[in-house]
Amino acid sequence: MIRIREVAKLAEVSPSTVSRVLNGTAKVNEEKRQRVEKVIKETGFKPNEAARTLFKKSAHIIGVIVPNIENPFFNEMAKAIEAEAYRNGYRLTLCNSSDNLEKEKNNINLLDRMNADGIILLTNQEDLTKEVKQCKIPVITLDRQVKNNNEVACVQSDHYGGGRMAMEYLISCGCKHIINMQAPQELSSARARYQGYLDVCRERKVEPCSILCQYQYEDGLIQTEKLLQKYPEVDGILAANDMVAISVYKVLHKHGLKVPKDIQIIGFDNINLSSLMTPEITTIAQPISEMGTEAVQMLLQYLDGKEIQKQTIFPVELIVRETTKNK
Amino acid sequence: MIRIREVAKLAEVSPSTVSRVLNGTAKVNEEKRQRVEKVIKETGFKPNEAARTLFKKSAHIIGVIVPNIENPFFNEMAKAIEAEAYRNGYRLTLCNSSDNLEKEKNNINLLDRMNADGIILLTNQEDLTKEVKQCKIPVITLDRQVKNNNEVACVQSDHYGGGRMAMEYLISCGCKHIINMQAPQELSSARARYQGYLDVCRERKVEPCSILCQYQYEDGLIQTEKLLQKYPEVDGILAANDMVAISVYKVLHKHGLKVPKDIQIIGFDNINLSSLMTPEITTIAQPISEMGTEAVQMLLQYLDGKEIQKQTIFPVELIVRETTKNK
DNA sequence: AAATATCTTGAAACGGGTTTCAAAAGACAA
DNA sequence: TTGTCTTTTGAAACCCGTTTCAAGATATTT
Repeated sequence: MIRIREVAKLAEVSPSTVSRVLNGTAKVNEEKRQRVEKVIKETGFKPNEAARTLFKKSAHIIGVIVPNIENPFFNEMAKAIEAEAYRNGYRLTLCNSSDNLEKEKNNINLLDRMNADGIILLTNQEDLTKEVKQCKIPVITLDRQVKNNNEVACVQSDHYGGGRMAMEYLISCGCKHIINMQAPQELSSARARYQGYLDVCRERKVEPCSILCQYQYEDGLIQTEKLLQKYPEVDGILAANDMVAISVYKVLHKHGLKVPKDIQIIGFDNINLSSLMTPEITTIAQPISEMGTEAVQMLLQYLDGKEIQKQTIFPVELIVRETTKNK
Repeated sequence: MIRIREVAKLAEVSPSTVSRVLNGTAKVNEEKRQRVEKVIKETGFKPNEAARTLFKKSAHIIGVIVPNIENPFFNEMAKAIEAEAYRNGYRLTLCNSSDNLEKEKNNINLLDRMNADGIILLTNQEDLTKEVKQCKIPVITLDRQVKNNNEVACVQSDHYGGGRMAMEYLISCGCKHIINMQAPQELSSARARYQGYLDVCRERKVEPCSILCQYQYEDGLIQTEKLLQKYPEVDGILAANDMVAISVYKVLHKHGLKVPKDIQIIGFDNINLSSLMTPEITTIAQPISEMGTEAVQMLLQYLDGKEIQKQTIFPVELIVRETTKNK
C-alpha cells in the first residue's frame, strides 16, 4: 500500500504538505499542490482512515443500532438517518441487535471503541444506563427510551396520544368489542400507548381487554388466532403496529371475516407498506423520516457544542384508510 | 480517556503485558493477569479500535453495500449476512448507495480506506471494475454482477432458469396474454431473466410482450396502470419482483379485476412479505438467506488464504400460492 | 535598503495499541 | 553449584496521517 510518505517523496514535498493538500487545512503553493494532486491521481493513493481516526479521535461515523434490520419501520428510520448523515458528511455504521441485549451492549461498546462520533440507539427493552454512561461518545435514543433514565436524549412520538386516538377512533366507528394488542410493556413506547388506551377506556366506560403481542408479524399471526378463539365477539382490533395489522388482516381473511364490515382494524406507525396493502391499513402515523432526521441533527448540534433539548416528542396523526368504516 | 499505559501503570506491569492479557496472544503470569483484569474492570478501559486497526491493517469489519436499505429483499440479505458475520466474530458496516453511482463508488473507497476486511457488494448497474480493482481488499458481488467482469467473485441465483420457470408456469396456467415486466437491462440479473423469458416465448411460439419496470413498488404502481391501458386483454403478468407483484395486485384490485380469475400474477424473490400478503403471491424463490451466508463464507475463506470459486449460482424454485390458478 | 510582518514549509512529536527482540527469570540437568 | 534451555517480560519500534513549532521565504513598511 502506498503511504503518504511515498506520495510526498514522489511529489518532492513533505508529508505535511500532502496532508494539507488532502484536507485543505492550510495554503499550499499552487505548483506544489498540482504536483501532489498529480501523484495522488497517478498512484491512486487512499489515506488510511485508521491513522486519521487515531489522531483525530473521531471516525466521522454515526453508529445506528436497530433491534431488527428486517422491520420496515426501522428501515424507514435508517434510511432517513443515513440520508441526513450523508448530507452532513458523516458515514453510518448500522448495527443489528437482533432484539438481543448482549448484542446491543456489545454494539454500544464497539461503536465507542471505534471512535464513532455518536450513537443513535433504537433500543431494546432493558436498562442500558450503565453502557450508555460508560460511553465517551454521545448517545441519543430514538423511538424508545432507555429505561428509568431521562438523562439520555430521546426523540420519540406521542405514543400516549396515539393510543388514545386509535381507541377513540375505533369507538367512534361503532365498535363494541375492541381488543387491544398490547406490545411488551418493557418498551416505553408500548407503555405510553397502553396508558392512552386505558385512559380512554375509563373515560368511555369500556372494559379494557388486551392480549399481548410482539411487534413482529410472526407473532401477529399467532396472537390473532388466539384472539379469535378467546373473543369471538370481537369487532375492532387495535393492532400493535402496522406489520401486525397486516397479519391480523391475513388471519381474519382466512377465517372468512370481512374487514371492515365484520371487524375493523387500526395499525400504528404508517410504514409505507400500510398504504400499499390491499386493503390499505387505517393507522396512527408517526413522522418516521422526520424523527430520524431530527435525531441526526440533534447529535450534530451536540457535537457542535450546542445545547440540545433532552426530550423531543413528535405529534402523531390519524390516517383513515380502508380497514375501518370511514366516518 | 484511559489508555493502555495507565492500565499498565496501575497494574504495575508493562503495556505489552496488558495487550497480551487483552488478546490472549501469550502466556501471562496468573497473578499479573488478575491484577490487569481487575484494573480493566475497575477503570472500564476500552481499547481504541483505531490504534488496533492501524497496526493490524484490519478493522475486523465486513462492508456491505446495498442499493436501497428500504427494499425487503436487501434487508433479508443483510440480515443473513449480519448473522453469519457475527457468528464469525466480524462486524458489519452497512452502506446505502441509494441507487446512486457516485455514492456507491464513495462507499467502496471508504470501506477500503477504513481497512475493512472485505466488501459484499449488491451493486448498482454501472461498471465498477476500476473501483473494485483499486481496492486492496477483496470484493464479492451478491445478486448482481459487476458489468463486463467475471474476475470479481459473484454469488447469485439462476435468473435465467427463473425467468423460464415463471413464463412456463403462467403458460401452463392457461394464460393467453402474458405481459412481462422487464427490469432495467443494465442489471445482469434482469438481463438473464429476460433471456429466459424470451427463450420460452420462442419455444412456445408466443409473441414476446414486455414493459419496463424498476424494482421498486412505486414504479410498479405506475407501470401497471400503463400496462392495463395498453394491453386491456392481459391475463397474466410476470412481475419484476415480489414488491412489484404486490403493487400490481393493488392496481388490479382497484380496477375491479379479480386475481387469479381474470389475471394471474407471478413474482420473483420470495421475500417474507410475499406469503404475508392477502392473497399470497405465487413467486420464483431465490434462497435469499443462503446466498447471503454463502457470500460471507466465501469472503472468510478468501481471507483465510483458501482458493474460492469465482461464480456460485444458486437454484431457484417455483412457489405456487394464490395469485395463480393452482395447477 | 533595512526592518518588520506575514506566509509557506518541513522536521518531529503525537495518537494508542501490537509485536519484536533481547534480557531477565525460572526450570531442569549435569 | 554451574551451565543450558525455556518461559515470561518490558523497552522500543512500528502502524500512518495530523499538527505543532520554528525556520525559511516572501511581502510590506519605514
